[in-house]
Amino acid sequence: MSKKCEELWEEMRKADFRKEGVLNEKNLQLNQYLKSKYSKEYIKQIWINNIDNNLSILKRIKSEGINLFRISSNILPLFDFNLELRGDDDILLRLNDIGKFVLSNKMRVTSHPDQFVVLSSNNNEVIKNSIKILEYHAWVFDKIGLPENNYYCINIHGGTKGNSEILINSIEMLSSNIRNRLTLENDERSYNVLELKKIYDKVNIPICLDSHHHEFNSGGISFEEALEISKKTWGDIKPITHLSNTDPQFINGSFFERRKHSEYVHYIPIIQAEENNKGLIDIELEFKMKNIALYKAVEDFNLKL
DNA sequence: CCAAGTCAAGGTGCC
DNA sequence: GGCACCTTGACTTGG
Repeated sequence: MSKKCEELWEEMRKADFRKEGVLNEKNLQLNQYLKSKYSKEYIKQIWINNIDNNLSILKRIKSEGINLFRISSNILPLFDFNLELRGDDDILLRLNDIGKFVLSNKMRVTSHPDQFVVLSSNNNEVIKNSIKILEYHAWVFDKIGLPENNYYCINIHGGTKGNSEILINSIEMLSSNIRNRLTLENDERSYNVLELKKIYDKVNIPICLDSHHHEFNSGGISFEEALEISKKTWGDIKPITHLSNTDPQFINGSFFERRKHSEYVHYIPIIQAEENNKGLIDIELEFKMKNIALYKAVEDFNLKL
């Protein structure tokens, strides 16, 4: 590892690193909330802390030459239960500060709502809740001031296997501030790129190609073919691809072991690196060492940011 | 104080 | 049928 990575890693290990607000997002728990353990003011302070924290991370990575950032889904915990805070100027102005910074610095912000978003569920209540979670993400993007397009995407998975029809119906019900930002990512089990392409043909949702997932669920096509197909679904917007690796110690391991993300980048499909370096696609890294993994990949693979 | 357990939420498939 | 996994963990509880 290079000196720069060593230094950053050392910095991350320092106890006072957390206090600098770099990785200091706070969470709230529903059962604690229901037991009235949190005052309104406390929740507001958590929201403010998290917004400021996301902005400080944005400023930091910008100074390090990184322009792409996945904003935390946890930025406003217990969003559903705090309607009145959504009109609070202290919250709204801070969200807008993020937008001003992102847009003036030409950064790209995305989000990845968690696994509970299943628009293709057999259970209608699950779909309703999924839409609620998406509305929350879109609300945050709206208040930040991000335009309604896939450059600032809200990325989810297809959900329940074989339920493309339900997925399409749910997507058609979405409000435009969600739908115009939505992307669908191929996964290891339920929806591969070919299946997502069929959904794209119906409802025009771009495909976010994950090279690691494609290894598990390729539908019989090569990564190069999958990349060609997914790129064409993005129109004028620069496509986003995901990169993660199996940890080398688990190369011959069980499915679960192989699926786990490694700490650092060990390999990148050649075409993915080439197209990234030509500025044709973006790569979002999903590695345990996060931005440190990125700096190391820049050195190891001559990756351009 | 530290380690382990828990957390609102779904779906999957290995074991 | 239980469990881990997905996720840029954080907090609470038990010892």
